[in-house]
Amino acid sequence: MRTEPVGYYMLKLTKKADYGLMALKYLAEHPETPAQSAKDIADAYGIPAQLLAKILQRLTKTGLLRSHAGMNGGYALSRDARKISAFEVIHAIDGPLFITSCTKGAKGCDLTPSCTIKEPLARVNETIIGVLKSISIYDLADQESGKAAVVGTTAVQRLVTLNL
Amino acid sequence: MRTEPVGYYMLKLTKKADYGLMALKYLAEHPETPAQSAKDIADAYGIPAQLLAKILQRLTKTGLLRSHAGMNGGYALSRDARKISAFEVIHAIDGPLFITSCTKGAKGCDLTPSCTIKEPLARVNETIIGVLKSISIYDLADQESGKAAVVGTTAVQRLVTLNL
DNA sequence: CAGTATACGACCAAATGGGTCCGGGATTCA
DNA sequence: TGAATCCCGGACCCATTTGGTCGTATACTG
Ligand code: FES
Ligand code: FES
Repeated sequence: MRTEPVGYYMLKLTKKADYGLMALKYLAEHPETPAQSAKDIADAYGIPAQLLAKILQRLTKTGLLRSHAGMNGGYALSRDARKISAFEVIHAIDGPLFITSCTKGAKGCDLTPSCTIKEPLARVNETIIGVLKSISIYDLADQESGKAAVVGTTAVQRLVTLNL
Repeated sequence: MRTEPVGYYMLKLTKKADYGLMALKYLAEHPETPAQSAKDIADAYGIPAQLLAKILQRLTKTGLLRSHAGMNGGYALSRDARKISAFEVIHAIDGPLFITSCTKGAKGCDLTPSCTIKEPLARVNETIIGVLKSISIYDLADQESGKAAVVGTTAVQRLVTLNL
């Protein structure tokens, strides 16, 4: 649990979701081109092409992307980058998220009745989802040189003020 | 990834952290007794005793609990339940949390330089941590019959209004 | 038809997580 | 002094989840 490699874990989104966000951001930053192939995007970031391909396929199936086979084909955002939230991306790739190990939706865990912690934590979960929903791909893409504070009226800005 | 078992995952805290929170809540609800043994708490919730033991040991090492060996020994909160945040508990058990798969603290992942997503997500992470910090063990414990709305000025209350 | 790209399922290896076992040390009480 | 409790902590195990590969089928372009 703490074998002293480094130490991070917890609340982390999967690498796949990370890759997905990176790809969407990339697409948002290249609106001029009609489509970008999976390989192009993968090469741009140095991530495994085949893996990214499957991720993009999933994003296509959920309607966030539109794909086009054949030469000069590839993927393109299905709508404005401002209208795609980080939540949608993560949800599409990693599935519905819930902060407690056991969900209440279906079967839950065996000791669900005795666990009284779950309920209040659900509220935390809602908050997190709300934050993720308030961030759009556009927000991730536009800050040019990493100067995050300049953004203006985007959700990222809202986040800072919200941060207690 | 979506083999259609049910679907939850993501952003979930580990069961160990869940157990830890449950135990702390339990202790907060029994202030009269000087100490509760690991086994007692484990039995109360039906969770594996040996596992909970190790969790409590860790919480002790980080200073959230005080332990006492020997007969009628056990664990007790080291300070007021109001002064112990959910964040501290989770952090103690699961280690430092970071939303991206790769931390920036130590080595990070190999493609850290090319990944531009990480930075904005770090802000989301800060927000989440803030929320977790604003919740105390006391908040988890006191709402008697699950009527969360009654709480008053606690952090849980704040959360609801905060939730956008 | 040749070439490029997506679609998708099977498969695999490593990491993580939940959980157990067991041999110590304290501490209390008879 | 010892027996009964109880904490401490490392070694280990197993199931699941991840990250990642491969191969093949399909679709589109020219
Ligand atoms: S809900 Fe399963 S342990 Fe809390
Ligand atoms: S930081 Fe490693 S992939 Fe984004």
